[in-house]
Amino acid sequence: MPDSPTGLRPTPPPSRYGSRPTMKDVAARAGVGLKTVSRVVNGEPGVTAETESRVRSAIDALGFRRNDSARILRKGRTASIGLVLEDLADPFYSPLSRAVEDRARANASLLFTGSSAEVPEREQELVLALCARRVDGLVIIPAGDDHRYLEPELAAGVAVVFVDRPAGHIDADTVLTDNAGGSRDAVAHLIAHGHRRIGFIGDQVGIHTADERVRGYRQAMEAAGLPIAAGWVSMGPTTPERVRVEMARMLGGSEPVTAFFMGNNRVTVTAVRVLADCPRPAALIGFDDFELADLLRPGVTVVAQDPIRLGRTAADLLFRRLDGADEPPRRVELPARLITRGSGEIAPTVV
Amino acid sequence: MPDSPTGLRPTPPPSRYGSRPTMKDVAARAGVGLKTVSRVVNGEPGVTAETESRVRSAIDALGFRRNDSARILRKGRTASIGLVLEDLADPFYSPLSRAVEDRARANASLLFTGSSAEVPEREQELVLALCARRVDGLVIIPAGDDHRYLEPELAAGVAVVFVDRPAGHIDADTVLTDNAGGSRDAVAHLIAHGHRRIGFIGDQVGIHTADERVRGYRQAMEAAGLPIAAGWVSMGPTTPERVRVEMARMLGGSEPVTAFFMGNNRVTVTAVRVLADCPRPAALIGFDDFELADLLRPGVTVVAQDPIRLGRTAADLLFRRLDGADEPPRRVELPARLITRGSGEIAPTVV
DNA sequence: TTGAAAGCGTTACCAA
DNA sequence: TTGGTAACGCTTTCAA
Repeated sequence: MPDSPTGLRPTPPPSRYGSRPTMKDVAARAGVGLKTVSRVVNGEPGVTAETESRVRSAIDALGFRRNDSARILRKGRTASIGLVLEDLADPFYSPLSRAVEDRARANASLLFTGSSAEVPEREQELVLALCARRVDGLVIIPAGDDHRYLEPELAAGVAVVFVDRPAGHIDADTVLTDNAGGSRDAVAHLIAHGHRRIGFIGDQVGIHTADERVRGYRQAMEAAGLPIAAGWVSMGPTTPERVRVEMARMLGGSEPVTAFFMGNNRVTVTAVRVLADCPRPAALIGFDDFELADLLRPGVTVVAQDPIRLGRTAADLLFRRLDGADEPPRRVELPARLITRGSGEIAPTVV
Repeated sequence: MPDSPTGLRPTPPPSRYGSRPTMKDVAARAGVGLKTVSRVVNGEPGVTAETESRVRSAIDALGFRRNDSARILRKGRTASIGLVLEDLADPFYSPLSRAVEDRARANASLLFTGSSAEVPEREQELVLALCARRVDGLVIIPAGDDHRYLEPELAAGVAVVFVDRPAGHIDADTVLTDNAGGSRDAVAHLIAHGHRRIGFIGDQVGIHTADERVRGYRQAMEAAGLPIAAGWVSMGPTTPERVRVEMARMLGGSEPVTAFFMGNNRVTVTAVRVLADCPRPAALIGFDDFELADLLRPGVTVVAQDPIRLGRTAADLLFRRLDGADEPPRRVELPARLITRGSGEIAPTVV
């Protein structure tokens, strides 16, 4: 087409969004009724083979794809679920995501994922956006500690499962790791290897997993009748800098620790670096397994969670609800497992 | 409520899916028109403060949430994009996913994710399911090599960007790493350190990245005027068993290799294990960085891709198209970077 | 400032 | 075996 008559906008920008063909278009082209097309598209019975093939040709010729927004609007169920976690890129959560995804797939559902970055407002924003999309269910690794905003969704029948940390002020299915138990096992293991002065470095107070892990540490020390000196427990941001400072402090002084129990794998990795440069060997156990822990020298003993099982269990609970299970909310606690590799079996150095 | 009069089903199972309130319900409760509710919900101007507060009270009382399926059906755009990759849990892809997610967020879009497990049929199934959901765009790490099935979507204006591997039989934006270049650099680095007999173990022939990486290996050897013996290149499944066998073979015989260049990080990790038990030290460089590579002794020299940048670039191309950019498809190639850590700087052992 | 009515593309229901 | 017609819950358009 030549220049426009007005001479103003030479050519109107070509409409990028070529409108898609609808069932109506297919019906017109195939010379059948709209409902017949719907039947073919959805594999419903009651269509002659001949009619069906006419419809299929029209579908292919036009490149028709059913518009699921309209379908969802009509049917109610969206066949999609949402997963909100702290960080998609965190190696601990990615197997969990994958497990949830596998279950979603098995249940013919699509999966929305989103990272809250530990910011409660972002969690809520994401969750509500997913609710507006009318996801059938939600798997949430909570960043916030008040989930009352979900009450309308629960009332409307949206299935919600919390993972890794409990929900706040709301009664819903929850899948947790036995953090305290795992920590008890780890610390008891160090004690069994002769350690009496054991340091703990964990995440910020207030984070559920962090709190539970110190709790397990204290329980194990107490059960063994061991005192805990003031400086042996350190909670705070898990930056390498802080961890280095705290380790140096605990390794110095008149009552140096001979072993460390670390509250998460970020801290553990920093600890490995510190101990590599440390003249006096100290034992080390970390909470959470990490890749290549067995390749290091010594191998790093850890208390491992099972992120795949965590995700699978959560998704199973979710789909059980979606299948109509009408039981009170459950709280499932999965065990953590001690994996010995060497670093946790180092005997205390006599001072 | 007491037993039902019939005595049959004591209480009908409570309808799990309490129908949600709609704008109509809110309007009725607030005593205003439907459109006024819509205005308030969407922050449109032209509503008295007093009317607005009446509407807001009704919204809160009813727990109303806008139904985005209906909204999408009317508006056309879904404000969501899809990401289809090989495996959500693969540590290489999770930072890429996160980068795409960040960009989606910045563009007020939600993200669907799905794993193809390298199965072309599954890729197509996932992609088409996402298209039925009318995602605005797709980021695809292809499993298959024929993407003509996407023609109707491209025609309809769906933005599609391929990452990590090229699309098949279709012209679309693509973001790749310079695999051949990175491999050339790695092998040249080994040659510069005195190696003449260098083995390569890579993934299956036919996988684009695998092919490109052997190509780079051959180019570097050729550029240095070095012959490549028949047994020095091995392509196939990257199972630990095969890698062990092939390494043993290359390290034995009359012309043993003195260095290895590994085609991906799975192979590299196996190689680290093998070399740890190997009396004669061999140099090692791996394609793809991996966590803790610097903590091993020696640290593992690698050619690193930048998965975050890969994801970010792809998402940026995507949203640029969605913002109306009307340019021919681009092919962006990002550099790979050699990171020296020790294992690649070991001198050849004289035989 | 407000609201009534039409329509988005599908499925449900019923009639032919 | 087929195909109207009325929803689904919202946004758009236009009139009050």
